[in-house]
Amino acid sequence: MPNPPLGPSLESLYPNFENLPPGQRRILSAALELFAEKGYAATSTGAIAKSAGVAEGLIFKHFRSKKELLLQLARPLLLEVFFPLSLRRIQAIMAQKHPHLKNLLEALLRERLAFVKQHHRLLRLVIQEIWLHPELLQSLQEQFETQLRPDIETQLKHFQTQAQIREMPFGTALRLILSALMGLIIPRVLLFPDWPWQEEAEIQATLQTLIQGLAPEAQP
Amino acid sequence: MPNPPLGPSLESLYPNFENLPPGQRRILSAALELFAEKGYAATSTGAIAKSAGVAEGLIFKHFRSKKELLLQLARPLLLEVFFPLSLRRIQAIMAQKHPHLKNLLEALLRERLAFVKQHHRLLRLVIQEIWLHPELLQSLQEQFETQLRPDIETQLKHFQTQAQIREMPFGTALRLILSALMGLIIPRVLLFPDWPWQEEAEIQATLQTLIQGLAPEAQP
Amino acid sequence: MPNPPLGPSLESLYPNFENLPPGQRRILSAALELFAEKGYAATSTGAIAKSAGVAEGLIFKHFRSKKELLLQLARPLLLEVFFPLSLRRIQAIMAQKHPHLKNLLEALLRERLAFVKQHHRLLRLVIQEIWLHPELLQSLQEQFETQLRPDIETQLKHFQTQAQIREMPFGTALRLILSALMGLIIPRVLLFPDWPWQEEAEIQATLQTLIQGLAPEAQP
Amino acid sequence: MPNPPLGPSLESLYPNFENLPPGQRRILSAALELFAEKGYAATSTGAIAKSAGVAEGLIFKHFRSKKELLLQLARPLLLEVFFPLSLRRIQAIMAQKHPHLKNLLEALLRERLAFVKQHHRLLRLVIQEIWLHPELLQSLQEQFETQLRPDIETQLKHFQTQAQIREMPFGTALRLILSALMGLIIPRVLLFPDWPWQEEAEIQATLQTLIQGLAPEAQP
DNA sequence: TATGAATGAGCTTTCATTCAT
DNA sequence: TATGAATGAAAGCTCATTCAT
Repeated sequence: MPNPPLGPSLESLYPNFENLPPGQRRILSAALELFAEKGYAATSTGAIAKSAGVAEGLIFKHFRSKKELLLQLARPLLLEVFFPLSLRRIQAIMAQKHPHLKNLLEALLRERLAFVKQHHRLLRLVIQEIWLHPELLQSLQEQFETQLRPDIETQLKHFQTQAQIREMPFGTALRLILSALMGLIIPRVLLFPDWPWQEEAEIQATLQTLIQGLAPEAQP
Repeated sequence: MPNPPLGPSLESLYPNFENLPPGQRRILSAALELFAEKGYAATSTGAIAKSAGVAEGLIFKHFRSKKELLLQLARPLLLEVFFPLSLRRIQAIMAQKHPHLKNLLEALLRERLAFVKQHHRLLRLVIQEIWLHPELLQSLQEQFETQLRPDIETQLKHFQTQAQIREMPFGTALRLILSALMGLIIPRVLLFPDWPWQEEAEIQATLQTLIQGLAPEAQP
Repeated sequence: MPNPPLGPSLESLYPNFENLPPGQRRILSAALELFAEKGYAATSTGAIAKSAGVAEGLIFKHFRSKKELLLQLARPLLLEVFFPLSLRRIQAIMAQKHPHLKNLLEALLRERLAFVKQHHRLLRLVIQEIWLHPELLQSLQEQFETQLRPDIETQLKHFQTQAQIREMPFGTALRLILSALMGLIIPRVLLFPDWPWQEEAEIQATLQTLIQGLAPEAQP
Repeated sequence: MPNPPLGPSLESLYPNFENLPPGQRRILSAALELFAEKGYAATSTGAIAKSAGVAEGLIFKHFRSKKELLLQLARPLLLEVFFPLSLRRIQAIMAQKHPHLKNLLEALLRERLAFVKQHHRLLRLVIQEIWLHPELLQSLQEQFETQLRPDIETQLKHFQTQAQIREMPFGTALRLILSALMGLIIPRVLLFPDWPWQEEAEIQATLQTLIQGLAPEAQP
């Protein structure tokens, strides 16, 4: 029983989701499911209404258009959750003094893995659509530059002065770290969630590889 | 002058592309362009026909349906090129005796980077659509298991006996290597092709990180 | 003034026709008119919508496909009306004790003639399409075998014992009777409705010919 | 073994069918088959070409349009065969002196039955399309009035003077005779060709019924 | 005689959206 | 809040027909 089930999403994203009219709630849930499964463009409002068990017209009473429905699903994830909310957790990690680089990376990896597991449907949806709406990609990037980059840069420089990371440009180090983390998260949660993953072992292997890899070259 | 232009694609993928009727050629090119830019579902056959400068009906004379057109674009990449064709080059790499793991990984990385640069439009298309057509993902996986895995496994075991890779399951090692390679290729070619990349430096940093990371733990 | 006008149809066939949404009613009427006039395959949904004064899309909201529209027109005639409904009238005829074969045949002929006059458009449609959709022909035949044949057989045997019908297989007698009846109804209503028919005289001639024809051979 | 197979058609209708170019022959055969099976409007030229094994363009080299192809199939049946040709056989029957009405009717019935068996596909086609092209119906009627009616009328009057047919309008007598003949031919050949017909018995029953039925009323 | 690429109009169907109730 | 009839544009696709070879 290696894989605990991946959790739901909307209830924890919309602060007042429980208070919404039932029709609206069912529409949001159905749309999330269908968008994530078949893509935005290939999902018709008729299919959403049928799957939600409501009349098609109701969708347009609550959301002015189909696109608006998509954005109301994606926006909380991108703007409010991806950053201000989950940021709180990441910033908490970043604010701590970590005795060793491994402590920082492990905290980061576990936090992101948990986050992605919880919101995997929404993430599938966002990842699918982000290719087609470059402005989303750019806003994501801007948010990152202003909100997260400074803290991360501080931390990395700290570990560089401690000789836990060898001399390299900040962007390169960041790319190497993100590759390693994403290289675990994406196949684990989004591509092959049904494999019998030895999750703890993969986490440890990933961390050790990253730490050894970033370390200064061994002096012979 | 950091970024040489990314090359074309179809001419080199379809062995007899030049011999196809001109209408079919233009349809394939236009569809590739539009699918990659706006996604399969959001691209109408009318738009393809207009962009190709042919009558819409001609699309359905050559390809029985819009879906069939997508598959005829993706299949060569996935089945004939991803593996049997580019495999020739990878297998050549694998067949060699590499004095050090770094030689193998460097050859691999450079080969894949060149390949992706050449076929970047098709790859965008395939990556976008693979989420929505799980049969593509599965066929990709099967091809890999039967065609590539054995050779790679042999090579990795060889370097494990040489103590260049520490003790770990094959799947884990593979995942770590692919993460690092993809972590360079994907942002470089598909996400941010217009950045001023220091490509050579990134290649070297990636390789060194990977080699150090996979090496056995240093004995204190 | 030999020919009274032939009556309408749908209102009396669909029990709740009046309660259907107006759009659906108008589509059914227009489709019946056009299918009967030009044939199913040669009638476009665009023409139906235009003639009904509704948007073309509405056809597919109410009937899932053009074929479904045809079947919803033909089915009530074939299954509910041809048999269970008009059957009530035929079974009433069959249930009576008729002093002479002529009384039975005359009642049958007048009933069927009236029925066909009322539903002549639908019948044209069904006769046209029945050649092309053999499942309709078969379902008609099955209904007949189970619902009508037994009663008819009883009646005919009764008149055979009374020496009003000579010795012959049941199927043969039935065929001869139906030929004679249809030989009046079809040209009168469907082929040449505009001729100056002497209807009453034709009815009497048909009946007498049939009765004489079925009688036992005169003994010299 | 009640049902001998129903024979082919085109070879015996087109005097020079064997001399036509092979492409044209195969197109005619395939079109006859498909038109008879699915109807004219529901059969595409693409389907005809495929079934004939020729290029679609060839159809339009030999026949200027799809409609022209239909007419070239139907016209020989209607104009050259229905009348000048099979008429020769009917006129031969009519020209003879028949000792008894039964001899005339039997000759007629057997001749028509054989004719319909041979050309059943073409007849299905003509019957299907005649509803939709009223000019065909009318031309058929005109041909009948001018070419056949006089001879038939002469014969019937002859048998009326001989007291084998009772006093009735010519049109009525004709209708009764045709009903009886068609009431055997249509179900036997066109509707239920696969039933286990006792053909000879049905022919005799039909003839006797008709003769008795047309005879003057028995004097009590 | 025969091919098959190419056309453009028209087909059935789907879609997001509106509106009276 | 919720329904469902109705809309009109556009979708994917089929069709008969033309034309260069």
